[in-house]
Amino acid sequence: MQPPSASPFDLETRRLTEAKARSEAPVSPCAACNVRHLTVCSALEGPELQELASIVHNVELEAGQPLFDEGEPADHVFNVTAGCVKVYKLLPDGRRQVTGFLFPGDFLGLANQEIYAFSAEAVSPATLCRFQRGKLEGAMERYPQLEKRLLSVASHELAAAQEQMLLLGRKTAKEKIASFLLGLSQAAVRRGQPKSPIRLPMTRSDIGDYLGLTTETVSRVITQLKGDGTIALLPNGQVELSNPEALGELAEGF
Amino acid sequence: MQPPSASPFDLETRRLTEAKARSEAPVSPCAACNVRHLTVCSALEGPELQELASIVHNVELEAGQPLFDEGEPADHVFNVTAGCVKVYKLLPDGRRQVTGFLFPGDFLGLANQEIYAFSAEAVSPATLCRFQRGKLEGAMERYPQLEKRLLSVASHELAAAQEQMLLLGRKTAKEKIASFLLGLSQAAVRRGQPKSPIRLPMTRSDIGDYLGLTTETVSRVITQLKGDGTIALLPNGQVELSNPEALGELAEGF
DNA sequence: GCCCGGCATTGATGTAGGTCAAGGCTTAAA
DNA sequence: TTTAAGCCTTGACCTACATCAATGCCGGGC
Repeated sequence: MQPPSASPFDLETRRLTEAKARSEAPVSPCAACNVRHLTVCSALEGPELQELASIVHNVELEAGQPLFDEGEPADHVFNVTAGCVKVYKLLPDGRRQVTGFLFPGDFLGLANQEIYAFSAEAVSPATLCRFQRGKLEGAMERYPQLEKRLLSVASHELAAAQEQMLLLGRKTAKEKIASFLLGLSQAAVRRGQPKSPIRLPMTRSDIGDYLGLTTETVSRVITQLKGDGTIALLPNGQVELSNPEALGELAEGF
Repeated sequence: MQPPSASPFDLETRRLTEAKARSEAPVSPCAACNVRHLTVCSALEGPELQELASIVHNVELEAGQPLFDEGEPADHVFNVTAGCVKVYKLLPDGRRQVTGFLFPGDFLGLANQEIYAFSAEAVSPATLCRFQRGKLEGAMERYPQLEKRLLSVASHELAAAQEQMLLLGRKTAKEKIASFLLGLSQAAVRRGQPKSPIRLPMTRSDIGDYLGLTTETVSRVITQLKGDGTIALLPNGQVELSNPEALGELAEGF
């Protein structure tokens, strides 16, 4: 329940350290949470928040570390508080579809089935708040505004999922990449970061698996957009959206 | 709030007639609803159900008739009670992604934004229950089990959306068609219908727009599966799943 | 029963993006 | 500073599916 969404990525290490320090302190962590305003937790205040804090556990993941796998008993739900987590499904032969990248403030584990319908793994070093599903459900029982908030989150995710289906089914590679970059930029803005440059903590292969493309195609299209002057690649995997208007038109398929 | 999910399609006309008759009767329609056990409405009983009935309106659509368009104010939510409705998004140049086909019992309009994020249109003659969003929200306020039920519906839809992303992003044309046919069959079973033969009330073009394929490819793959002996085409747009096991293996990508 | 319009099928051909195969960077450890 | 391990990029080639173009079929109106 700790770290900030804050500024670019060079601060990541410092933030993780701060997170650790804070999680060892006995004070109610949720009240001090830097991303609470972005999360479902913002539905609660004061003593209710205190109660929420009493059932939360902190989880820290290194880059590449799995959080859970599809098919496991879905005992917990999570809130990302720092870093980036990817969520994906696999076919038996290894083909992979990344269904989302999660950033600080994002809720993870919505799916009131007994088992997880997807796998989750850290893309960059990440921290999350973990709740036992049953305890959270108990809290929802007592605080309907929490349930309402969760329904709102689910609705938005559903709308995003439909947008992604449009992308996967009907957009060209170039349109997909443009949509992806703009989407990351908009998500960054929601977290209070600048809309450009954005960070790409995930690999080309992750991006490809998110957009229904191969690594090579992702790479080629990025090179092409760079050639266009639409984007520029900066060190540390940052991308400057030099011409967001052009990117927008591309994304919408004009 | 009327007609049944019932048997194949030759009964459609009769059912629509029954629906009309019933909607003119003054008795609480919800209590008599044949698909209530499939819907969010099943969360309510007795007087609560009566209250629900007092805010519901019946909508009848002919095949091809639009229910609402993306971007319109989202004033209502719906429950499909008979027939088939498709939900889709468009790109400016007309490319279309069908994000779902809805059957009796399915809820439509989840998306607590002010405007619809997608369009909806009848595929076959259809009837729906219409609720004013505000009134339903009021009912949710009073009956938390209704909200809980809606959250459950949203969670399941989210899981289905992720499955569809896997399909769109990573499956071959043959795998897509196999998954689609099996999915329709499973949906029919949920409605108490036989798992085979299934009805395809939608056109090849609708199917293509749902699976990220063209009409021609859909047609070719269906011809191929027919040649395989995996399926058989019956009159009236019915499809017999002659070899569901083979279809299942195809769908999972083995 | 015949005609018509929309859908479905089938064939020929084109192409976006996949596959295979080298290199080239970048980061990090030694 | 060198080395190594992953990524990323680039090029040559290939293929699944799209596109373009007839033709066939079926159900509804007359």
